[in-house]
Amino acid sequence: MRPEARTRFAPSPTGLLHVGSVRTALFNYLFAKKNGGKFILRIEDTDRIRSKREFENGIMEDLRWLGLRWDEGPDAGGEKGPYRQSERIGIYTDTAGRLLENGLAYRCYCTQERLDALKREQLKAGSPPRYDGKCRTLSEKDVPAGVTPSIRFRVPEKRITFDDGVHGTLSFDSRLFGDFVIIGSDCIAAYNFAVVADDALMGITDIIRGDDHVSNTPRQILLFEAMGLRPPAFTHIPLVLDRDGAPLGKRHASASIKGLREEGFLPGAILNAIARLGWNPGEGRLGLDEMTGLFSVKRLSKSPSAFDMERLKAFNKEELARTDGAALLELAGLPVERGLLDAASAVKRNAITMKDFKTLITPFAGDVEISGDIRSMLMEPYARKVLDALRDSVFKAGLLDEMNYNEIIESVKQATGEKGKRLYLPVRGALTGQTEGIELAAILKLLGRDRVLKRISAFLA
RNA sequence: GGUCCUAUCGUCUAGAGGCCCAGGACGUGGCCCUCUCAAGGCCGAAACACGGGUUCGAAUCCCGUUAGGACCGCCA
Repeated sequence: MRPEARTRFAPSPTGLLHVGSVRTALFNYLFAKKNGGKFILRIEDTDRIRSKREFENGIMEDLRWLGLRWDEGPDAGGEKGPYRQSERIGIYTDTAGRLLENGLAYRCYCTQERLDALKREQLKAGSPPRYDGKCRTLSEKDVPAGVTPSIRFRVPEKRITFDDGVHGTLSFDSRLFGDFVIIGSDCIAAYNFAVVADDALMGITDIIRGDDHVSNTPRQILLFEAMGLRPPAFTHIPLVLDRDGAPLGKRHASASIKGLREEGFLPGAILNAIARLGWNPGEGRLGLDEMTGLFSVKRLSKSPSAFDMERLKAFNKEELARTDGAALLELAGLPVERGLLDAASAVKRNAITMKDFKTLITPFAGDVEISGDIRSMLMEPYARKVLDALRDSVFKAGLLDEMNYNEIIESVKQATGEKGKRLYLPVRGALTGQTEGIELAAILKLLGRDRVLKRISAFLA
């Protein structure tokens, strides 16, 4: 029987979570859920200088906000913890120690200077830069005193072939890379080593990660083999690019989840936009559970894709339209009241982001503030005439509803002789303080007779 | 420099040798509707990187070229 699927998302807390990493997280999450397995969050904070706890918290907050819940992680706990690499240093040392005992790794006393010089020469000679194995056969008596060694993995010469979930069979020659460091002279585990030790010990069965790790994979497979373990299944997904075709990095603030949230994008929309980068689950908005049902590595694309803001906007518009008024009011931090509920439902179709929604609902949520531009427009004689006529008309009308909106506007038209923008804009401006928004008939109705009269009067007084 | 990956409309993609003079979605242009912004309706422009093979037949398979990218660290 196939063991329970275990996938992991392993960000380093050195910046904000961006759409590229979220896609990786999403696919790992979907794969785990699809196969009834566990999704694990592991924090790769071995880089003490760049790693910050606030970034770690931010990443978890973003993940939770998006609805990507992990089964095991730094806060959630789990049997295979700890889930922060900084708390697993002993594990790496032990693992490396075992490799050392078996002769699968050795201590290297080479200085940084020698290594740098070696690399320079090799590059100059046009050969691939790699360690020459100087300390491979160092005998006890040749060990220099007072030097803290690094530990290098003794790379066996062989061809490494593995089956990648999206790329198919991939093959590498281990002679292309020299004996690489697994524990630095600062006693900190190197990336490739820590990852393998963790994936092995955490029982990760399937690794889904970016294409940029393809060339790390043969090294990692060698490490798994050295530990006497069967490597997990690897799936490398193409990188996400920005509009200019450059890989999406941490510098792109606009592509950070935090940034998108602040811009007023909803989790469902972001998830849908991201899911379609290299995956085609068909048209239409999908929930996480639906995505889970549809997910298949076989449907993943081989070529890189670009994150498209316009697409996100389209999804967000759809998301807003399908979210009910009460939920939107809550999101906007507004009281869920009857009057506002109707306004929320009326207004949401006109909004792309929550920012828009907040702007559009403002006229119904409290007193309007009239900006200078609109104020001066309202001071024009024609505008005052229109407002004056509107006040009379509304005053005479009973309740305001869509049936008598036409009559009211018609009578204002008659009384003033104005039409088009000169007729409608003063009305919209005085009632909402805005020059665009939902249709006027709805505005009159939602505002109600009293508020309409009050707002007009404020200008005529 | 070496190894490896990738290549269909502006973008995301459908396409597993004939169903494709390439389909959909977002965006975009025009028209209708209209007080505005949207929404909605209708119509349109828009792509198989290039060159060679293989085949009766190629977007699809093979090779090369070009272009982009990743990796080659005591960074992750």
